[in-house]
Amino acid sequence: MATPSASAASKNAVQPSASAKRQVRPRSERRQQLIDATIRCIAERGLSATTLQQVTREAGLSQGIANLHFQSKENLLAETLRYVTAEYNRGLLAVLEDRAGHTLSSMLENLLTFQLSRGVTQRQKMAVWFAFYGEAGARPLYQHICSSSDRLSERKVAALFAAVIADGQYPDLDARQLATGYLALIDGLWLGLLVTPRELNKRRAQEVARSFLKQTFPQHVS
Amino acid sequence: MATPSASAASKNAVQPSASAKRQVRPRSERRQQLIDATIRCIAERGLSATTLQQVTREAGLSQGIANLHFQSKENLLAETLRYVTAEYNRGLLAVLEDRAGHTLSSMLENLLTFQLSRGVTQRQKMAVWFAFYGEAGARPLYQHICSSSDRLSERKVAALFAAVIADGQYPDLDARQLATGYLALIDGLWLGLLVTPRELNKRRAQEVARSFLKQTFPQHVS
DNA sequence: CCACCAGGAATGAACATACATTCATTCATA
DNA sequence: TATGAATGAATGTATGTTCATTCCTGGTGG
Repeated sequence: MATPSASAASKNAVQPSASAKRQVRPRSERRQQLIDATIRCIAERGLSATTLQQVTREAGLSQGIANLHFQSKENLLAETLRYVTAEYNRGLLAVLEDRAGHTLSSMLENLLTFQLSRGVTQRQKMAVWFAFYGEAGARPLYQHICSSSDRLSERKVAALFAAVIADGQYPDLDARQLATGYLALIDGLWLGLLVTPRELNKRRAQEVARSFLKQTFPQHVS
Repeated sequence: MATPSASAASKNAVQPSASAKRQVRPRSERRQQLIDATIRCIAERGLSATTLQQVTREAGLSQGIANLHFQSKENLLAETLRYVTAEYNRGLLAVLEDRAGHTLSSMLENLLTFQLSRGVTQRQKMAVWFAFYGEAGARPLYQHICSSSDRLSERKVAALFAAVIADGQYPDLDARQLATGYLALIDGLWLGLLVTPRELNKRRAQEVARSFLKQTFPQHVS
């Protein structure tokens, strides 16, 4: 993926044996480093088993550094959710707002391809996403972050669908309702990829999502 | 809902002031009482904030009782997930296997109605469901319980869809793929009901799901 | 160009708290 | 009265947070 976190996450533990010299780095870099470590911890151990000790060890830093840069664990977790959410939204907007040289057909295809791309569907990201969704029912802050993101997606996808409906002169189609359904379908497929990877792989998920679009917009999806 | 837990969950805290006399009750009853309390705790505070102290207090019982009947907290949580899952599957099978006096049309309608019924979509149940789903990525046991349940649903729904496809002579429809898509859609709608209740209510979720079925099986869904 | 210094980033031991689990004791019931 | 379900105080461990200390770094004066 074209995200900074993906590359940063791949390798960051300090030198195995050497007694990693103390380094001074800019605040923003340290924050990102800790967020990346948090993502890895949540993916590997789950949200409820993620401790600051594990996060800081994973980042190759000292115990107290998380509180230094994020004040509290709660805040680090919220910022991690914000980061993952923002990263996804950035990708989604890039796909949906780049209308230059794209037909409505190809935009639908790009949307689907992005949402089931390697970067978005990697276990790490999905695990974090759903870990927070699972707690969102009881945590107003998580709920707020997640629902803001959902609203944005829905608005943007509905706008694309509205354009497709106008272009194809489909009768009786409600763009907002279709967007709700399509995005729910994608959420459900992500959940399936995470929880039942044996039963559902990325290719099959794409087929399922494409069938939905094809059935809905037969003139625009092959 | 016709579930024992629903009624048991509604009222169970011991008398507010009186020093609730010690009572001896059968093992199965105590276990259910603790599972119900666990469900309420998870819904109210989230999985990661649920402690045995809160569960036992919610149940109106003493500290050590959870370990007495479930050996460990981990086991209590797993049994709670199993219970919620089994309860849902029981309801689903009741709908899908009662073919007497039902047309395929009405069975599709019953399926949809059940999946978005009050009992299934009450916040308590959905919160528990997704709390465990969120952790499932990192916990093999949770993953196993969830995926077993998913497989069962998918098999049963695919069987119904296959019958509908045969009956309607729909061309080129793949029952298994449609079942995957429909169930993913339902999962996504549940998630929406839980996380963005402001944006998505039960009625709208039903409309969305019905549109999917109508589009897929136009002869069988009005 | 170098030596030195002040600021603050980073550390990690120490602390208080919260938690799951244990078990000696109590007491309802058969 | 004997049994074992239920209790709740006690225990040890794990965890988030604090903060005195360390030492890297960029700027200043010689």
